[in-house]
Amino acid sequence: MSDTARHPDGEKPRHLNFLEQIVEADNASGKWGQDAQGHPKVHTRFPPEPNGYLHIGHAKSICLNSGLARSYGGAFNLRFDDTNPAKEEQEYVDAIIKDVEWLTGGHAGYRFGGIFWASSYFERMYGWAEELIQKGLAYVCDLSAEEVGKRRGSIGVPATSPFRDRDPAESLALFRDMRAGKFPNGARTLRARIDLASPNFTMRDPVMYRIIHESHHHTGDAWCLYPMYDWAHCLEDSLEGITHSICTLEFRNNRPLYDWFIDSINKDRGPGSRWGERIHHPQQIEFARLNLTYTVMSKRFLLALVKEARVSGWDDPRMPTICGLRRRGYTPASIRRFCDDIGVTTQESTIDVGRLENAVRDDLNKTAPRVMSVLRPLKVVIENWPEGKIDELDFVINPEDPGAGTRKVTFTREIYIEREDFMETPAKKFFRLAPGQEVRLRWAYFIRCTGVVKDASGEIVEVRATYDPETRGGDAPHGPDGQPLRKVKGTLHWISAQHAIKGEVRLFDRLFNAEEPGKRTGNQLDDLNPNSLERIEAMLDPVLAGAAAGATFQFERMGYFCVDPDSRPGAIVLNRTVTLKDTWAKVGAAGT
RNA sequence: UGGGGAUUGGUGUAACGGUAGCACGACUGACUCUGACUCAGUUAGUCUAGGUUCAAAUCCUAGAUCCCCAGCCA
Repeated sequence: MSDTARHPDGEKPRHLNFLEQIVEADNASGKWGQDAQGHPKVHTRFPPEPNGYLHIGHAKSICLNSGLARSYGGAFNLRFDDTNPAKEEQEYVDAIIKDVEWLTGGHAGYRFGGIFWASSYFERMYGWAEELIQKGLAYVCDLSAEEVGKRRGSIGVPATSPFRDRDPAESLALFRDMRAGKFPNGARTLRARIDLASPNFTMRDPVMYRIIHESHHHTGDAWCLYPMYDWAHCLEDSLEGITHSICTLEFRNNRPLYDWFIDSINKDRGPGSRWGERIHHPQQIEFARLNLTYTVMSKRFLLALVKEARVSGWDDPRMPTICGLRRRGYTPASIRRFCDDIGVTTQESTIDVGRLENAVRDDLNKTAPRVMSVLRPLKVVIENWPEGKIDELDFVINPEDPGAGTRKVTFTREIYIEREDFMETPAKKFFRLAPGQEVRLRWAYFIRCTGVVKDASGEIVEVRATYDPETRGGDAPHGPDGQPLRKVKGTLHWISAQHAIKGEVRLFDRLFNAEEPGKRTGNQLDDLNPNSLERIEAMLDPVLAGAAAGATFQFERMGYFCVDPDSRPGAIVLNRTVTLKDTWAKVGAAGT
């Protein structure tokens, strides 16, 4: 028997996680029967409520559920759990569809069951509710929300309702009146008749239906009676033939209720029963939701950030939303890989956000074309380079991908280098440019610094240097033995001053300063990083001029950047997805 | 105070009574026309206390810590 599985995107074998173990055991025992092709049935779903945008935590669930379908030849449904018209909007529906399709790669690799709505099952659910009333397992309760709260009981003290022994016929009539719109919001509820004394509060006669006179984004004004999560969810799963209903840990206490509802419908059902055949009973399984350091994942908090304009929108590249990550330059494959790497268990944990960043670095390193752009320019004048002379040099587009080939870059007398690549009095181990020191300009020439020009305030405004014509292409001259005659430690990126184009670059830092936002003061806003966005004007490689929104590049030595949709002809905007790893930054920080 | 869960290196995750392994990070070093990538090495762990057993992360007992539950939210 196999004890490994494949990464969704490829190669490395890996241990089975607890969900995969369950699926394999079920497949071995034939628990769920077979699909049309004769394979053991595996059917999962992702059931968001359309009351907000999807974030990286949802990505874990999407990858998990679609990944299981992919691994075991099963199917995967996207289903909107739209049971509360007061909170849900079409805008969210549209955004969620887009994000799920983007993340899963257009449903590649598994059978996409389709897009479903809980609200399209309302009639079926209603019928089952009447059945439960007639079986004596549900009753209409006239208590107000406030009264129910008061009568909920407490630990060791049972709840009470004067209506739980109401005659089923009366309940049924009342329930039909509720549906007919004869009562205002909150006047009555339908409650399951389970156990008012249960130590598990979710079993203390939970509400199944409440009255909400409000238009629904999907069903319009067809209903004023809306099902609660517990009643609705198990039925949605059942109707769709879901086998493994995977949800987060906080629903553990709800599992007995999930099972109770299905079992109650199945009570007295079977061949020849007046109620009909038994309905499908999926298995709910809980897993630990994703937590990330320096990140807040709650929908209402993210909504507040948007509403209070602390970010530019749901897709602000600093947001942990899927659309934010997309705009930031994250690829679907990198997010999938991340979700696969962190695993899935029933123990709560917090993942270092650095792992997400590593995932996108890994992916982009293999695919992103390289470009030389200078974020914070410092002019260098090559004193022995003739005025007006132009040289065209070969530039390797992606060393990780030989197939990407080369292109030309233009070298002239005046170039820009990164300000941080020059030190007048170099620190220890600083092997970039400094007076008297020689460096390589990538793919171009060796240059040696001959001096600096300062303005009245003493600020360095220009660096003077000479180049060595023998080093054209960036190679040191070789001796007769084939060995380079000299070596330079530093290689700098650069751009011809005359050819560079100016553009806006947006540099992002973490949205929060604290590893666990809100831990200190109880208010997550207190840990909001006021400097999470920096906009600068940079000197960019001219090839960027024609780049489309969403295109991703590596700025050599500086990081990965992605063209923002705010770009206009002649006014390009780039987002820094993530920096490259920077050992020197660490050395420098340690040295100060 | 009732019920339901969870505790393995810094972090995350394997082990399913039989050698505590892997990944990430950190640290060394090699390589390098990106201080990137890549490669090699080092680092460090079973919540505690008892018990069962030839043998315990795993089984038993007691305790500790953390999380969830008293919405007409999901």
